[in-house]
Amino acid sequence: MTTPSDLASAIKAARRALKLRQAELAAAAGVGVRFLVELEAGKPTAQVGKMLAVLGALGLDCQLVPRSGKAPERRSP
Amino acid sequence: MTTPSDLASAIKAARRALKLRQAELAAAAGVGVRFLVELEAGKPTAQVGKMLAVLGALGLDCQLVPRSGKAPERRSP
DNA sequence: AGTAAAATATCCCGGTCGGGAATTTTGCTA
DNA sequence: TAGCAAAATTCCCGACCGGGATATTTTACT
Repeated sequence: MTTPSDLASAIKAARRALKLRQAELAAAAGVGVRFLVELEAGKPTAQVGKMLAVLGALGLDCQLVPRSGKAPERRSP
Repeated sequence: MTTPSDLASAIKAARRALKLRQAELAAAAGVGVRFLVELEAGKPTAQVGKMLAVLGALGLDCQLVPRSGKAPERRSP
């Protein structure tokens, strides 16, 4: 879960696993359908709070773990 | 990691553990200092992409895990 | 193949982000 | 304890993004 696209795929997969439609999940999470569409499309400018609300509605929780190759990514390596 | 505030504390703690200043982390992540300040303050409207960039600069990765009490949170239970 | 439902893109306004300077807070030392 | 230096937070303004409702395209099922 490193990029917005990764997050997007994971969310979409989780929603499908629960057999929820976008409108249903959006309503359950208290966000608009458009937001969910863009979130699942990997838009990097989605708001964190609403993203977490969606995860909550999916029954998911977010954990921070050290990276595999654990060297912090610098801006211009 | 359920609310923006949780995320905020975790990020702040991680930054301190690495003995990085806000300006340094912001530069490494390619975001503005003000963004980092607000992110660490738990602002729910921060953008996901930049938040992930910060995590990357901290050497952290985000994992989605089923919730403890795993029933999906509905909007108005 | 046809139709109905679902997913995606568009319109406009309010809100957020970025950069630099000033102000407050933190923490360290004499 | 007092005092200073570094760090963190706040402020202002221009440009771009998020949100609801509608229109259009894509998907799925009979």
